Amino acid sequence: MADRAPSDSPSGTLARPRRSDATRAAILTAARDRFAADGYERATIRAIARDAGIDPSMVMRYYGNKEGLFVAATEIDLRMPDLTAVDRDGLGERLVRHFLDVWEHDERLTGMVRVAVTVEAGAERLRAVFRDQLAPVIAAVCPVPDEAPVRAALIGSQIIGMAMARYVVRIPPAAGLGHDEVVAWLAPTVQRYLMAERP
Amino acid sequence: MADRAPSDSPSGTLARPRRSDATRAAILTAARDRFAADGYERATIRAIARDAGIDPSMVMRYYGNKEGLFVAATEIDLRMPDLTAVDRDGLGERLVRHFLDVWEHDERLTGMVRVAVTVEAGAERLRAVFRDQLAPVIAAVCPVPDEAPVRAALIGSQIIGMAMARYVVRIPPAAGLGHDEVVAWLAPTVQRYLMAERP
DNA sequence: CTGGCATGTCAACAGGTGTTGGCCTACGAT
DNA sequence: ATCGTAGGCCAACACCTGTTGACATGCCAG
Repeated sequence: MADRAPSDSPSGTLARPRRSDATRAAILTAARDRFAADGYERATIRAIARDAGIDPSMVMRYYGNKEGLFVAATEIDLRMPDLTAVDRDGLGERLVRHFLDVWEHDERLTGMVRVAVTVEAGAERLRAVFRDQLAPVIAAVCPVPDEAPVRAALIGSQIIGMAMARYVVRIPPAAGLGHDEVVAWLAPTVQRYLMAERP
Repeated sequence: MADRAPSDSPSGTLARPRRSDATRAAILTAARDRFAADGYERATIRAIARDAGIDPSMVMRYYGNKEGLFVAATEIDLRMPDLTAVDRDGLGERLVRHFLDVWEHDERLTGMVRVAVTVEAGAERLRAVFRDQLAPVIAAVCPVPDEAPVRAALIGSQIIGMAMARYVVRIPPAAGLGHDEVVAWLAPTVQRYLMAERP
């Protein structure tokens, strides 16, 4: 029972900075790296603490338990662009290029996939990203907004599948493709999932 | 140093049946279930042994160590059909329907994906399936056989992505689709990855 | 200056892990 | 009938896990 009140944003809206913010940030950074690299089980609290240069018990103090740390460390922001300003025929390409870009600049995504497969809290995270970040953007440009969840799921399935092939499992032919090749192959798929009338 | 010689096929080519074949089979069955349900780390040898109704040390005796057990328990057979006998325009549908069927009748596939994401031996397994089972069948019907690995990787990315969405992460809109709907959406994609000329 | 509290360390707990070696049992070839 | 050996169980090892509580320290408000 120490400081349970301000457990949300590290440097949040109006909360004045705490003396421990640097430590909290170090923990989160280390946790992100470990979760992404090793998955949930193998990313031990001790290893994370060691990376952050502090004692394991600090992790417990600030994040309650391992799952709390995981939740705090893996807030995902897909940084979805505004698609309503994009040429209708270029949506597929725009989306694929965006995902390639995001994926290679934020190792959290690979970590999220790794964890989503293993532990329920991770799966829920991934479902939430689909529901709250991907689907709404799709709905904004989708001919029939009601179909947005299904279309988002289809698009997501192709994106996650390619991410698995390239970044997680590293299947050679997929990992070896250049950005433009991936875009050339996947863009028409995404475009169809987005715009084609329901088959 | 007990019986290291016949460590291969449980009831192999010409090896006479061993008295322990039933036990070995029980271990493998239990291991498959646990690996598929829990992933590599959470599937403990003790739990597998309990399911199989034997002592944990038997697992070690017969399969050396946990990774050996994993390798033995997760031999994947995609049961790929002969595509050369299929109508050229129906290849996409044939493939998607086949994968849906295989996936829902063999929980090992979900297990393999779960493990491939976590431990290197699992990833290698998945790569081998792509290389040895998927790519050759693709090569047999692909206009330019040299492109088979890339095309197989593309097809596999969409298949694995949909499997992730439906069976692993269980994203509601994807998991709720009927077989025919999945086929209707994915078949054109696979058909294009298979047949369309390189973009 | 001083007391309170956040920050941080240390050491330990209780439980679970993969793995090992010793021992008993009973089958099957001789 | 006998004896080697494969099959099986038991108990333990050494280690690692998440988690906890007691104790030191130093900042900052009063």
